[in-house]
Amino acid sequence: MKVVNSVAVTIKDVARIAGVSIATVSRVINNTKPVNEETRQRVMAAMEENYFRPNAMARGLVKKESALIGIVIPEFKNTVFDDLIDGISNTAKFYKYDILLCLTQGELRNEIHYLNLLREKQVDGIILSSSSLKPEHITIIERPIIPCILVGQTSAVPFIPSVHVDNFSASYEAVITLINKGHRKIGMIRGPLGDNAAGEDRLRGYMAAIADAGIQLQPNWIIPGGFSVQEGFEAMSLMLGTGELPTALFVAADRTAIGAMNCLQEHGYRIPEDVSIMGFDDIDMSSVVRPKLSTVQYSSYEIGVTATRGIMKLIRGEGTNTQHTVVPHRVIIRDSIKTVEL
Amino acid sequence: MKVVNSVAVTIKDVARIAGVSIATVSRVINNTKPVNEETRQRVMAAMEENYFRPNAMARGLVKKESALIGIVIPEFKNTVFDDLIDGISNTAKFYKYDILLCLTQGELRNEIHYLNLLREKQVDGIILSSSSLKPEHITIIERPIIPCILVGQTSAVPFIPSVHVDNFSASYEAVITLINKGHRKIGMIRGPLGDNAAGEDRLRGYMAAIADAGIQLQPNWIIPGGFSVQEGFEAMSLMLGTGELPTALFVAADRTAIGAMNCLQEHGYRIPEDVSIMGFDDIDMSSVVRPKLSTVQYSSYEIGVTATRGIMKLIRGEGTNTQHTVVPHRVIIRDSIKTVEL
DNA sequence: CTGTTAGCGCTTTCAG
DNA sequence: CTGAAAGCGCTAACAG
Repeated sequence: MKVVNSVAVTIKDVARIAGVSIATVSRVINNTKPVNEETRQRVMAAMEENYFRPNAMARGLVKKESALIGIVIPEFKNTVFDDLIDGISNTAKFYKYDILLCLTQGELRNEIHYLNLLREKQVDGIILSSSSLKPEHITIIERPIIPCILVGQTSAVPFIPSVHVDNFSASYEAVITLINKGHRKIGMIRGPLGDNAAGEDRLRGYMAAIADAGIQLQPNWIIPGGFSVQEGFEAMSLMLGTGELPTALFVAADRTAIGAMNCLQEHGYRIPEDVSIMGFDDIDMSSVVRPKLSTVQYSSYEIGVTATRGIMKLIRGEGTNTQHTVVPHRVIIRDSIKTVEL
Repeated sequence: MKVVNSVAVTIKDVARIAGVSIATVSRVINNTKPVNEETRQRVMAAMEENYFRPNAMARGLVKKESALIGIVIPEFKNTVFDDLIDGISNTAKFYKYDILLCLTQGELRNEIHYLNLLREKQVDGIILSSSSLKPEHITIIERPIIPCILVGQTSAVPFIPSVHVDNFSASYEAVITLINKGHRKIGMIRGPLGDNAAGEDRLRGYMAAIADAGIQLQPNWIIPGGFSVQEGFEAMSLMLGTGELPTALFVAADRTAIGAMNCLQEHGYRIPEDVSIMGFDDIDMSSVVRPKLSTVQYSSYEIGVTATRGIMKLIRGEGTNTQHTVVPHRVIIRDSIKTVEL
């Protein structure tokens, strides 16, 4: 006994076919109350034979939960996000949650658009990657409040925890590494202004290390960059036009660093003989390019996992007391750095 | 006059506040029937002041549509998927659709799991990237039928259209290019068995080109590879252990090609002087590595856009008569290929 | 152990 | 132009 094929079979159909009430069907679906074994079998059979699948919207409507978490990220070109999503996806799957993906190109307008949309779709939680939290974000998230975790940088909002690498310390250590290798002329290609992590924290780490080593800061050795290979290339071109080159360069993102390396090489400079390069992120490409790029390593995958676990706690009202979770990092020395004789 | 902040405001609240019926509120939300301008203003005000957002689950339940499309892909490590998603995301946004993302690691079990889940979530359509369509997939998709488009390879199922590059012809042309450059000893690192596109079609293209050029096929020059840099490295190591090397190598995926290049270089071989390399995909990395990789270029972004448009047509019952859409490709010669004197 | 019933928030006839 | 009411598919009391 089957049902027509053109329209989805509902709990009602199953009930009729199995000769029970819809409540009973609901009980066997959710295992929520004891059901006579023989009845259960009959219901199960009816469900399988008719390819019954519960309607998540109907269920969600009454249970007031969607088993959906929203992810708001700028893009994928930066492979850091690939790992992040991967971590989120795997963890979410474990909790039987699904992912609603929103790509914003880093534009506030899009972020707001998607945040509103996620609200409408009734997601149970949101993992947000934004270059900086603005009042516009908060307004949407707080009424009524929806569990939200910021990834990639520190959040200053009380009810929005964050998961990120310690951008300041990591950058500090990266530059100190360069200093310990004998470098004194150290430039930086920093991230875009307005990006708290790559633009601000990493720059501050660089400046602190320079200062602590008693080195005079050279403002014209700090060049703005972005996140792409192309922007790295351009930033480097810019620096090449301004006179004396530093002996080492700290670049706020690996892709940018690789672009800078390409630019240097095309202009006949050798790495690391003429210029040493230190990146940040340890993306796949970094150990593939030649020379292999030295960089700051951390796990975006782990950020994804941690953020997702945090969201689950928030959803279950277990409230993360750990407002900010910092994932470990380490400086990796590969072939792009040489030691300078002092 | 506002409503408590701890729970979402509903159409009912808005109606009460604006002093109208919920039907009227619904009408102004959806612009579905004329409403007195003054009334409309009052309703709009009530909605804005109370941050009203329609509940998509409730709406979806009655309208029997979710404004959601599901994407099922293996992973992101292959940056081809980044562009794909990007294309899908942008196009979906245009149609006011959202994306439910499912990562399968290429495992059939996961694909089935997610396909079922997407069904439950009532997605209006599915964009699927699977190494090959199996009966298990079909069963889920066909009862009742849900709009689905396969990306990356040809579909043999009547009600599942596909969008992809012509893997056979593109590979054929790539190898012919090598032949035209004077190469006669041409090996291949192919994709994994069971992958129709990279594993089968691209291999057939290679073999056809070899055959058409009257070259004797050397089975031991065809090595299995995967999609990762690592697998390319290993495949190349394998080939290095088997005696004479071909003068040119066609590799079914750029990442694999890059791994192979690294392996060759580490063993002291020069590219392209000792071995010429031709890849497939034209990922970002390909023009970043040195030597720049020659490859087959096509737009995954365009595949995403086309597939999404197709899904929208399917959803609207406009039925795509174009069962298979092929996106253009072209062979790009960069620095990894040298011309052999005949 | 099982059935009846009241909604979840919204759209959509059907009257008025 | 507007309101009342039915119902989308499902869960969760509440009786029995």
